[in-house]
Amino acid sequence: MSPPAKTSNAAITRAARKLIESNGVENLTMSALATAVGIRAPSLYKRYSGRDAILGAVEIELFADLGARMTRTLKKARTKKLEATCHAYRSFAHNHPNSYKLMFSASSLHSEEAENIRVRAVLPVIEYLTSIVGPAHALPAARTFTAFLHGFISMELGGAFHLKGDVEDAFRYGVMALQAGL
Amino acid sequence: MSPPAKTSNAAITRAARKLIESNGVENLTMSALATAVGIRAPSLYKRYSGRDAILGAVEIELFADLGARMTRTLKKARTKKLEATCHAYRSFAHNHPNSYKLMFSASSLHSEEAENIRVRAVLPVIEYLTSIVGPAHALPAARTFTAFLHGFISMELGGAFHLKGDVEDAFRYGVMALQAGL
DNA sequence: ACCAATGGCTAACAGCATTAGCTTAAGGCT
DNA sequence: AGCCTTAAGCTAATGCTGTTAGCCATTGGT
Repeated sequence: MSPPAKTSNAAITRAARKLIESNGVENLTMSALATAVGIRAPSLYKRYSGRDAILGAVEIELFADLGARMTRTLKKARTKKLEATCHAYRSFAHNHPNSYKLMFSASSLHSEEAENIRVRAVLPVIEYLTSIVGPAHALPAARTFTAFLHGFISMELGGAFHLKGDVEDAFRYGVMALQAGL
Repeated sequence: MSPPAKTSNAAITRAARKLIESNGVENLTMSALATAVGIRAPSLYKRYSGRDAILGAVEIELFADLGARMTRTLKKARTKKLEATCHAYRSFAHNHPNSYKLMFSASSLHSEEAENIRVRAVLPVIEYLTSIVGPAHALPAARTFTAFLHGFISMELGGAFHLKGDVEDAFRYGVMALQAGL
């Protein structure tokens, strides 16, 4: 039906993730991405409707990865499950800071698929919290937890913690305080 | 020394804030901003070195406003000072959602002035927390609090709370839990 | 042997921030 | 008064975006 493809959707998102991670989302140009997969910029539009669609696809992959990682950690840890999950979340962000920024940037599309993936990422945590604070408070508790996590990390990555003092300590302190407060 | 100025730095940041609030940062163009103050785009460069510089100036104004508001609330409230401050923070974000996004966007410059303003905005909270958790824990406690606040609100504004359930409730729950945990 | 369709290409466009270089008008100085 | 420096505006042009239009080659099915 057609000449042999030089690239693929998967290769494109893979290259996009790499470029985003090294240069930041704002520096991901269609031209650079195309070159990275061995084609020219306009050919990208044969596979994705535009730059936003590519970022959306990357976002979905990232949320899936994060969700898998948290679920795995939550299951694996025998004790201090919540703490372990918090640290897994944070280390994910530290390992892919630029990707993490993308995941929570304003341009976050609201496709149904993205929504589902997001929900699926938090579901295990809600489930676990249910066993601790009960079903009535599980949702607000999860929100409090993820809010703290996201807030802490986004400020950390944004360099908002330039005040003296140990950031690691502050994180542990925050996790403890939250846990105690539930 | 020169012909009468058609505009001023203050008028520019004022117009920028208005445009950002109604259209979002990403839609603030030099051309639109120039038109809003009655000049042409290139003339903006006589006053600011570029778009980023303008955003930086706006950011500084915003942090100053937020800081003033929090300080005022903290002083005014007779009881439940911390809760009142949390709600003041959140209502600021709700009143200026697009501006709020700018304040914590990745492009946040790290000028010395911006840094100072940021610190000044949180200082009263740290001071107050010192009187509660003691000087040793005041900084991590403040970080935990601001992390929660920022995380909650940025997720809320980003539409990450599409799961059923009352968001107001979750916020109150979070504030309570944090307070209890300190 | 043909033919439809796919996936690539070049050329072109529109919108953006920014730069170069010119013009105008106030205000100080002789 | 007359000049001349200088700030603040302007138009025109540049270079970089994302995106669209339209063309061409290759393939797999008939």
